[in-house]
Amino acid sequence: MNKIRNIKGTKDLLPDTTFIWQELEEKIHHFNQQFGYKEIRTPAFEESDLFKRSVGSETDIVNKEMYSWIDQGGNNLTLKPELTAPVTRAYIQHELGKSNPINKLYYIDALFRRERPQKGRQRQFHQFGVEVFGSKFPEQDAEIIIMAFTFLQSLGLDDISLEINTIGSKSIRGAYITILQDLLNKYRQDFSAIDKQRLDKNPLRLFDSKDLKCREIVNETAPTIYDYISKEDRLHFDNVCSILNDSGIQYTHNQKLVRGLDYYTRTTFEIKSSSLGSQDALCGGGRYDELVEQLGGTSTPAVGFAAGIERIIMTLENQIQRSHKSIDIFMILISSDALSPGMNLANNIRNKCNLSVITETLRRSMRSQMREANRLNANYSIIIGEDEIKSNTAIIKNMQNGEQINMDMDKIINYFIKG
RNA sequence: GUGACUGUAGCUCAGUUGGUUAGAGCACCUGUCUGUGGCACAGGGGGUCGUGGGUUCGAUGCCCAUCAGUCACCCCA
Repeated sequence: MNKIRNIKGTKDLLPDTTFIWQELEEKIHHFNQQFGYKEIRTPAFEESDLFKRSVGSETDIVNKEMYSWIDQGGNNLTLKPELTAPVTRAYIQHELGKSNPINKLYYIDALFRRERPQKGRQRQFHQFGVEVFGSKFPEQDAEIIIMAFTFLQSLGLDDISLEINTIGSKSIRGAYITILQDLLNKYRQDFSAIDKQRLDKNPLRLFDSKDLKCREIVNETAPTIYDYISKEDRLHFDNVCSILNDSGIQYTHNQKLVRGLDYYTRTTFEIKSSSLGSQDALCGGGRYDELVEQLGGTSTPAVGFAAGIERIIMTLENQIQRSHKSIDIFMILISSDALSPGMNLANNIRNKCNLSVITETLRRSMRSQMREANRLNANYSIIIGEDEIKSNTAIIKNMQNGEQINMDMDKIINYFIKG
């Protein structure tokens, strides 16, 4: 019989790495609470239409990467490939805007995209992010950009860089794309097959083509979107920049920064790490002022970002030292008569002293149990064998200095309370 | 979806110009130590050399296919 394996592009997090996740998740909760953001959790799957209408039916995510299926009731469902759309859906559905003019939300969640796995890319992966509904003002853009950047900095990541851009409103972007296509069509024969596809489907991507010649043509002949956006858009962007300037955070205005999802308007940004390889974006986000209305809510400005947890952990990996977590007490039980008294004692210590206690369940030799206590880095071991049962005592051994004392059972709790 | 590279013990990897019982280090188990860890020493378990086919007297090694992994493209966190 062949063994069943995990699905391609998914990962088991084994006990020797989960502590990293736990620590990072705690930091994310703490950090967001410091900014007054509240956690939101949405279901693992949604109606497929939600993503078609928000992310964009022409995007790769929707076209070829979604895990979709028809369920037994005939509904077309999809495992969420991103989180802005579900959170926006929840915001609209529960009328969060009615009870509060501004909603500052954050999440930590698993996402699913059927892509070919590679470094920094999986089919199930995790993101944390924030979404803010209600403020159209540049200080809100700046707040979340500062949040994203300072959080990553606080983790000790040094090789990170922040790029920001503005892409105007959706209608302006549409007009700009048409201009771009008309202009660049003249050079079509000079483009590679991939870039020809881009020209038709997503000409903004031509700005960061891997093909040097293509990049050269585009850079020399094409105007950037900054030349086309409205006065208001430009003012908004300038205000975001000036707040960032005052905050002291280093950034670059990358006029070619493009985001792949349809719903973005005005501000977009990305944080990259140079230590990641080809998939170097740790965090991406921007403003999406038109999405709420587009999904059937009353027009509400919004802005948010998402950061890849696996990618963050990867960049962290060099500096993580496998902290050998210690336990407080290992309970060595030698005779079968010792099992019940030992387990009861262990429970008492857990409850009354708030210590971690592991009890032997393998009936190993004393020597093996001692080794186990040592391997687990126990501060103390408590030994109960036949002699101790007879005299209603236990041996308490300090594993650091090897000293041990014989103690009456009913005094042990007190001993550990005093600590 | 396309391309390149890689698959030998739980992990990291040697190895055979095709030759009979396939190795090391770490980890694990036991003993030296009859109820006491770390150190040391001695021993032990664990592999149909990814899977299937072909060539050959003989394949872990060569050929083909297949699966899996890794990295890159596309795209994205």
